[in-house]
Amino acid sequence: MFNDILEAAACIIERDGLGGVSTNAVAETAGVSIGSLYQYFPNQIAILAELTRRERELLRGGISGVALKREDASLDHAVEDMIKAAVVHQLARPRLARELDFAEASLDLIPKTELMGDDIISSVAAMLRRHAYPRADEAAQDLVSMAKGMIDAAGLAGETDAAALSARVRRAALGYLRY
Amino acid sequence: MFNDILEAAACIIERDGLGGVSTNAVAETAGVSIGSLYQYFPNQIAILAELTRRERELLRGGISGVALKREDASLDHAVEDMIKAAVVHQLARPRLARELDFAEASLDLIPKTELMGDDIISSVAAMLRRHAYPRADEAAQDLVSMAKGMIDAAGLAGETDAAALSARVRRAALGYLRY
DNA sequence: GTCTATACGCGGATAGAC
DNA sequence: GTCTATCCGCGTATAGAC
Repeated sequence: MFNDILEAAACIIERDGLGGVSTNAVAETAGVSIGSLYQYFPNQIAILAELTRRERELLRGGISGVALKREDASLDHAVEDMIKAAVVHQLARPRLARELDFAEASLDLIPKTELMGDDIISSVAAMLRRHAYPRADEAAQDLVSMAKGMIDAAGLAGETDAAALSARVRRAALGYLRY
Repeated sequence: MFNDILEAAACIIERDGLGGVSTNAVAETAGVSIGSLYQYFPNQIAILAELTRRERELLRGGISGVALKREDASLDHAVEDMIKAAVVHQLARPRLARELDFAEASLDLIPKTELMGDDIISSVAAMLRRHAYPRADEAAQDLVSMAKGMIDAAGLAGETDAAALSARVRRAALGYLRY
């Protein structure tokens, strides 16, 4: 039920964007009444916040999983693996990912202490530091934002070839790090 | 008057994001009544569309101006100059740029034939082709999206040093092209 | 716990006076 | 051409029956 509501919101976002997310639409899509919806979530924002939290957790898990599995990997391989994880995740539901990113940044309704984006950047920064890369925090922000930009645009354009896209993001990322 | 309304909308977006843009708020901020507003714009969308068109025109002008002025420049220099133009433009009003980008992509309310984003990508692609760079269209999309991603994130984080940011975007772009 | 019905406010848009 | 006043629909949220 709880999950049905979240998935309904996700589907609406994929079809109509954030603007289509009304409590009525979510309830109807989820197959429950508006009254029931409010027994699971105190308000509309809470739905978006929880959805964002879950999606971000998936991405964060994939990325830090890669980082932990191969602590001995070279910097290039670590970056490559992280990019692959990000591409696969983001291409799975491109519009959803894009709209939620925007929601998080614009409607700052997710507790600031728990900012998800920072979490992922921190993982990347930690990886860079492990390889003694200078200015790790700055570089991590740049890597994440360039990758996000490229992947969002590719998803919006309808690209589906994760391998090809990963390779291109890799060129930008490794080029940035080496230059 | 026309311009007052557009500037009012821009200010509201900078302060409250797209969600704060109501016709009432725009009219009040512009110092006109709601009735007068509707003599200049047929509806709310038209305001956002025209604002987007103007902002995009500024960026497009800066970028293609650079491209035309120095047709003899090397690929690296051409890319560098375009990046500088983009960074300067986007850092001038970071949140406005970011929100309008999202509005254009999500609320597809700007005539599809006149898609502004494609226009800029085409300029970049033409420049790449002039230098015989392979897969120019794909590369142009990647360059624009990685730059947009990095600049948006930097603007959101409050960065203001255009030179430093340009240098970092340049690393990613040239790294991508050379790799 | 789930429903229906409804109160309430806000925002888009128009009418019509001046 | 600019204003005020207003209509109308939509969306949030709650009340209260079952």
